[in-house]
Amino acid sequence: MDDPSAAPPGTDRPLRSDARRNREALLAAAATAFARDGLEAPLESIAKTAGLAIGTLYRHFPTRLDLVQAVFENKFTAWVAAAEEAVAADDPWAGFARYLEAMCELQADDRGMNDLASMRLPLSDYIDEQILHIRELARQAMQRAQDEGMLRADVTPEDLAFVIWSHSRIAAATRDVRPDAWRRHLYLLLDALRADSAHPLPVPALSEKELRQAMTNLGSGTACAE
Amino acid sequence: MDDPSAAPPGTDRPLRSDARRNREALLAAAATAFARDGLEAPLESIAKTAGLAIGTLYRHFPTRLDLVQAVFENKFTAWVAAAEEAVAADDPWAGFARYLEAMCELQADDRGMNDLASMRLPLSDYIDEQILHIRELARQAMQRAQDEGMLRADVTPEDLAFVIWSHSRIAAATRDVRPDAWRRHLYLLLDALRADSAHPLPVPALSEKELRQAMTNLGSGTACAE
DNA sequence: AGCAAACCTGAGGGCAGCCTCGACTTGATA
DNA sequence: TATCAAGTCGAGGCTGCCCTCAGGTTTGCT
Repeated sequence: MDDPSAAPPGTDRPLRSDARRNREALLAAAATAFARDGLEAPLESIAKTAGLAIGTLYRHFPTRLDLVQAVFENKFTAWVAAAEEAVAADDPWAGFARYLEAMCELQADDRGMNDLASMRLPLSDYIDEQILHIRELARQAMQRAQDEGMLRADVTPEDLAFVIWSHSRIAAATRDVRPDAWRRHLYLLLDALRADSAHPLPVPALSEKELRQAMTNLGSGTACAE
Repeated sequence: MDDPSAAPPGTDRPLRSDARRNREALLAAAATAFARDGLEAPLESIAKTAGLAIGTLYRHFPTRLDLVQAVFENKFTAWVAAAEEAVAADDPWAGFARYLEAMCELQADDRGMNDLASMRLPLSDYIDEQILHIRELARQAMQRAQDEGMLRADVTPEDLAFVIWSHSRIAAATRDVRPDAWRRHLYLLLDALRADSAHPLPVPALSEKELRQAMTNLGSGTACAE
């Protein structure tokens, strides 16, 4: 899974053994907490869960965002993989639909992932790259499904934000009651996206810029320094 | 001797003039704050906006819920009216669709209304009645549209929660960027609800009980005594 | 004018979460 | 084994919000 040796070249000297152990404990506790409570889970309770003092958490992760970053750094691979499958699928529509379902699964299982997907946070370049990559793949998957005539022609990649946002709320509401209820909503939405059910839409899609702004607005609850 | 304003037990005696004025100021400030920031807007800032001390707010409205109740008591009439129009419409599908749009409009204009619609709060009997009334009307409107064959047969009144929930997040995200962007999502969803675009749904609708629970879960952020 | 009840005020005590900092431990290295 | 930088600890200050209450003010009434 994770390489215990320091990842970035040059910058960091190796951690002391106890420090490395503690760092792992913090990451594990944070992963659990973020998954259950979202990215705003109290840091003090994360430290306590890890059996450490709050000061230690801050030593390892000076800001909440540093911790978020470290926890989710490697969790994007599944998302990228899903997007790659979509583009590679024989059946473009099926590939696209399967991609949306996989994406929603990732978010349904992890409130933190959900938060991450629905709002723009100032994260590491590495994660930003992955997100850009995912976007490009999704764009291609949509294009293929549109060329084939299955996906309605009047939706744009920015409209995928609707899927993410609506899923985020529905998953939050139903998680404890019927963990798979969101699938019903997603399948409804898929019916809406089929070309043969298309009726004119009343307003144009969000522009890329508007989308970015919208995601930033959502994130105003969480910290965002820098 | 017998003044009609003399306090009969059970009903509250009339407010002193300054108290009535202050009460109005509080309601106005609260309406603005709830609309802009949702039901969790800080009470202290509401009092300050009204030009009053926090203690005065608490005198008039001992709990946040009392204030919420008073602010929204009469704002449900528009919602009820929209539902009634739906049932009375000549064209059942058009009536139903128009109802959803009106409902979303109400929520898009007021974050507080949005919160109220998407989570179950312990409010006054009067409001509860109105909500029940709305539900019954919505059920009828759906039934009519289904009988007519326009609304797909496999959706239930509980599925309307999906509309509310997804709208709530999308409206929140786009409010400041493109206040009408939610219309695009709603029209997509309407396409999903048309009978002629129906494909099988993977999981059954929420039961009434599950729905109630789900709305309660969402509300855990806000206070809910009793 | 004088009075009592109704009303208003805002300082203050709680609580939860954030974050810092100086005193204390501990692992690695010579 | 001695040394000390690296690491850990947690009390405590800060903020924002909640809510209360003792004391001062206003209103309506006679």
